[in-house]
This record gives sequence, structure tokens and C-alpha cells, in this order.
Amino acid sequence: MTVTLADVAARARVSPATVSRVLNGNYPVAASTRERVLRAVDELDYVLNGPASSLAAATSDLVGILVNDISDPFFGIMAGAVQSEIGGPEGMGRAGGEKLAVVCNTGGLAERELTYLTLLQRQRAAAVVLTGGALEDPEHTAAMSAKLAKLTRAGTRVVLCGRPPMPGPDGAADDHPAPAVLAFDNRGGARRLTEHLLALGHRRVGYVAGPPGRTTTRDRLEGHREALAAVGLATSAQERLTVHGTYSRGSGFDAARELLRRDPELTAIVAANDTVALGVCAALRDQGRRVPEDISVAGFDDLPFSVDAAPALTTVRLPLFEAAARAGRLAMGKEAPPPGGIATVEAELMVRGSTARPNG
Amino acid sequence: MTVTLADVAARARVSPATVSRVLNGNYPVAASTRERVLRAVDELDYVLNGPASSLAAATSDLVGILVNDISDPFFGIMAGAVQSEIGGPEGMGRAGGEKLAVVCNTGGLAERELTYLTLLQRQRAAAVVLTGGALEDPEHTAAMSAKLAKLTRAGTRVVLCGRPPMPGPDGAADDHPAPAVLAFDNRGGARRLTEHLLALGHRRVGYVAGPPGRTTTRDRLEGHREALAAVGLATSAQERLTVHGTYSRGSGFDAARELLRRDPELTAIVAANDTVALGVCAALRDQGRRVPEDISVAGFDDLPFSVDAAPALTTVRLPLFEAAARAGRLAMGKEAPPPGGIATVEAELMVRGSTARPNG
DNA sequence: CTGTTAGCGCATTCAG
DNA sequence: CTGAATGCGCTAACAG
Repeated sequence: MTVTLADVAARARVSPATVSRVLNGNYPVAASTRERVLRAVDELDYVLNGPASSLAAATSDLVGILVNDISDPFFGIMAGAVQSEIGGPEGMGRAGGEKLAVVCNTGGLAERELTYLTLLQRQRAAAVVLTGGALEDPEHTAAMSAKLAKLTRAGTRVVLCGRPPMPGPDGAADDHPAPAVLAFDNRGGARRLTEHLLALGHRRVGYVAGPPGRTTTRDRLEGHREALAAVGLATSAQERLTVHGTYSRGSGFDAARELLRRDPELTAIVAANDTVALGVCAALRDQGRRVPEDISVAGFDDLPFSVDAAPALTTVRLPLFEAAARAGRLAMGKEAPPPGGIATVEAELMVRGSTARPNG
Repeated sequence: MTVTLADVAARARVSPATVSRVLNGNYPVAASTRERVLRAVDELDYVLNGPASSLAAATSDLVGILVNDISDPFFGIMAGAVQSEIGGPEGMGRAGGEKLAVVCNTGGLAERELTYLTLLQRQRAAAVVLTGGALEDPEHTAAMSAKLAKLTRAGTRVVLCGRPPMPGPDGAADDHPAPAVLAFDNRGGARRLTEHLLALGHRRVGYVAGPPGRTTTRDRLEGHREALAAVGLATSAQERLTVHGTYSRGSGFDAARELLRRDPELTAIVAANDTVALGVCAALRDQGRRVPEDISVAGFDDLPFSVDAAPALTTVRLPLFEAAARAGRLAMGKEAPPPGGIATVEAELMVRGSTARPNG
């Protein structure tokens, strides 16, 4: 019923092996026979059987991309960038190194993260890219290390993008390479952002943090606190001005109201990311406070819509596309890993209209 | 080196067949032996070989999702929704019907669309969901029909989400089921949006259309023109007030300037989608025009950020998540196809702050 | 450069 | 309910 490699071979009057060779292009084949094979492929409308070749070759054309939430542009941009390198527009002929991206929505849940890695291991994925912050639970971290070690040992390349190196005994080992890491400078970016606010004269600054137990949340919060401490604002006093939430607009909306309740004299609010910052702005507008005249607001990430907010959002830009594209290249083995296996991706302060001097 | 089904069988003192049966759970197995097998699986840390089982079973756990651009929330939301149904949080135990989502970024390019379909066919994908508008080129449409027919004939379920039914001879046939279709009411939504503007008193309305040759572009533009024609505004006169662009912010920015150049007296601009509308707003602000006092602006899709624009964007809401979730269920065979194989997804007008009466 | 020979690891018949 | 045998379609040595 379904046409196989053998059928093509028969029609082209060559052996199955030869057909395989022209299809994979990894082996010298005479131009004339290649021609003949290709013609037979076309005439028979032959399509390679992926599972069969994966079984025989012990590796597949799949690249896993783990994201918290693909509907969030933060992850969408990274997923798209990885895609662009692994299944690029150029190499998309009949054959070639095109890989397919398997996008896995973990929702930030530990067990789903592990389950997806197992599923990818089951598929004999060629590579796995883990994006975004990591969960901080030590038990889970250990489980992840172990899982990733198994994957690398089985030949799957592992790349972390936007996540710190795995701590623990399994950062590397002698029987398998350590994952390549592209870490975001969340801490430095957050510090510079808050320094900007402090330089403007703000001293009562609220902070809407991300969900607890995540490296991104911690790093950004620490950067913020670092800046405050540098001008003598006690961390203890800041605890009260920090509210944790999720990375959603609604969360920012609620958090802003809560912060204002705790300190109606707040002159600035820093949000864990741009989406949250928009929620903060909405809540502020709701309460009749103007941004930035009455209160300054800042975000993080510099997603595309942030420049279009009114006022345009002061934020910290992360080169998500560039970083993830590089992650894609690392995953494909098209680029050498950074020295030491880890590179830091810089964050850049973007000062725009949503922050201004406080009205003493 | 790597542990196989046979190893598990040996350890559990059963035959490989039995192990296969408990793992797939599609066959009666004594509770006690199942127990034993499961234990052996755990002890050996066994992971099923996906390619091998796909080869033997002639089908895989992969579900393809074709999108134009995964970094666009419009597609991100749909991809996430499909995901939630095919690899849901609940069923994610060791075994079960979890499928993996293969997200394919076509960039709206005809040949990539076809290439990805071939790649998915090669993988023996269990299902394919095509999201967003279709290209209108007849040749390409025919090629797609043919490809989809092959896929369905090979047992792959095909679902169209946000795209009209395939025209041509191959909408269905007797040897394979027709694709299930969830079509968006782009035309009706666009018509109601423009009717809203007309009711407010606008008569000089610019339109920033999407890229030519796409069903979404055409449908939305037709709805717009329909509303104009209903109040006696000649379509011919409107040609000059229509500018085509891409679905990007920059495109909206440029288009707004161009429209204003063509008719400085414009009192409203309708954009092909929300992203474009934000670009329009930015251009207007740039030129010192206030929204909505000087000029009204409207978008389409009602993406999450639209309500946070200032002023909040008047737009047309498409229930992207719900529709795509349904598409996911259809892809999994968890839900019966709509009568006739096609259902229309309604679009709802959302009137917000960016539209108002023109200042006669 | 090309053909021959073996499996890759699992899902299924079919018996029992 | 369980075991034994067969083959899914392809790749990778190994010869030639």
C-alpha cells in the first residue's frame, strides 16, 4: 500500500542502501545514479518513514523546546528563534538537516517538566532547549540534573537559555558533556533599573515580584534589593513593599492595589516583567493616578508591545531572539559552546516615558 | 547499554509481549503481573523507544501545529490551547495518550507550509492542526489539498482552525474523511466593527489591510467594504483609503502615515489586527493627533494587550483559546466533528476607548 | 562508488 | 490472560 525505500530502489535499479545514501546525502553517490533515484522518488511520491529511520539511526529529527507558556510572547519569541535555526527557511529542501521543534508547555510545573523530558528521551530527540527560569526546589533540581545527564549520555544535546547553570554534582561528568548555558543577567538588569529610579529621586518603591521559588524571580528581586541597599534603604523595610504574584496582567493589577494599600505614598512601582507592569498601569489608571506624574512604573523584558504602551514603558531589554537563536545553533552543533560552557546574556536598561522624577 | 523492553521482560519474568501490553494498557493483563512489570520498569529506569513503537504501530505520538509565526500571541495562544488538549496536565502519567506538539513556523510561506506537511507525514503524525488564514494561490491550494488528502488517507487527522474549508475537488473523497474545520467569522466581525464606526458618524475611514493573497486579509476587508457599501459609500472610492501591509506594528505605523497623506481629513482608521492598530496609534501620536478625539482607531483579535493600550482598543474578539482547544480535541478524536464537518466561530465586537464620534 | 547483510526495539498476529 | 514468532522500514557496517 505505502511505498517504501525498497520500491524506490527497485524502480531506480539500485540497492536500498544507495537510495538511503542519496536521501541522507551523507555519503558519496554518483551524480547519475542520484539523479535516477531522485526521479524515482518523485515518480513514486515517496516519503521517508521517520520512525523507521530514527530507529535504525538511533536518533531523531526532533528538537524539544521547553517553555513555561507558549502563549506568552516572552517564550513565543524564544521558541520562534530556536525554530529559525533548527528548521531554517533555507535548508528546507526535500532532504537536509531540518529538524522539527517540539514545543512543550510546562506551565512552570515541576512534574510536567520532568514528564516532557522523558517524552523527549523516548523520542530520542536530537536536542533539548530549556528556556526561562528554573524552579528552585532542590529535589526537583536534582531530578532534572539526573534526567538531563541521561539525555546527554544518550546523545541528546542540552542547552539552557535564560536559566542559570544546573548546580549540584551533575553540572558535568566525565561520561557526558555539560549542558551549554546562556544565562540572562536578570540581576544586573534589575539593579540598573532600580538605580535609574533612585537616581530620579524615588525612595518609596514598590516591587511586584514573580512567583516564589523561581530563579528569575529571585535574581530580579535581588538586583532590585541590591540597588536599594546601596543607597542605604534597609532590606527589612523593603519586605513590606514587595508583593509576589504570577507573570500575568491580572496579577500586576491586584498587586498594585495591594502595594498602594500598604503605602499610599509610593512614588514608583517596579514589576517583575512587562506584562505585569501593564497590569500595574491599569490599576493605577483605575485609581486615578497618572503615570508617570503621580507614580512611575517600570517593567522587564522589553516585549514588543511595551514601547506602545502609553506612556511607553521603561524596562530592561533582554535580547530574547538573539539569545534563543544562538541556543538553537548550539542545539544543532552549528556553533561552538562558549568558553566554560556558559555565557551571560546582557540586559539593557531602556528608559522611556513611564518613569520620571517624583513630585516631592 | 540502553535498556530495552526485553530487559524489562526478563526481569519481570514475563514475555516482551506482556510488557508491551501493560505499557500500552490496551489489553487485559492480570493485576499481579502488571504490578511486577511496572516495578521492573522502575527498577531498570526503562524508557520506551518511541521510534521503534511508532514503526511497529505505524503511527506516532506527534501532533503537528502549523502557525505563521509563533512569536505572535495570536498563534501562541492557539498553539498553547491545542497543547492543553493533546498533552494535558492531567493525563501526564508514565503512560497514557499524551501527544507531543510539533510547532511549525511557516512564516506564511507556501513552500514551507508544504515542506512541513511532508515532514509531518514522514513522522507519521497522529494529527495536524493548521491555524490562521490560508494562502489564496490556486496552485498552492491544490497542492495543499492533495497533501492533506494523503495525510488523512494515511490515518492522520486534519483540523483547520481559523481557516476556511479547502475549496476544490479535494474537500473530501470517499476513501478519506474531510478535514474538520473551525472557521472564524472574520467577515462578519469586520462588518460589525465598521458598522460601529459608521454609527458613530464616521464617513472617512481608512483601512490598513493585511498582506494580499490571504483569506484572512480578504475576509476582513470584504466585511469592512460591505458595511461601507450598505451606507452608500462606493467601494471604488474606498480603494484609495486602503493600504496593504504585514501583520506587524511597523507596518501599521507606516500605513497610518500613508493614509493621512492620502486623506488628511480621515476621522477613523481600521487595522487588520491589534498589533497593526498599535502601530497606527503610535504613528498618530507621533503626528500629534489624539485618539480618539481627533481620530478613532480599531483593531481585530482582541489580544490580551489590547485592553491595556491607552486608550483601550476597540476591536473584535475572537475566542482563540476556546476555538483552538476544540481543534485540539478534534485532533485527538475526543470530540465529534461539527455537523457537515465545519463550524463557524463567532467574532464579538468589543467597543472600548479608542473609538468615539468624529469632531465634525 | 555500490550491493549485501544484519539488526534497531517494539506491536502484533496467532496459539495455547 | 500469556508466550512465541514475525516483520514494520530503514541505516550501518562490511565487503567488493
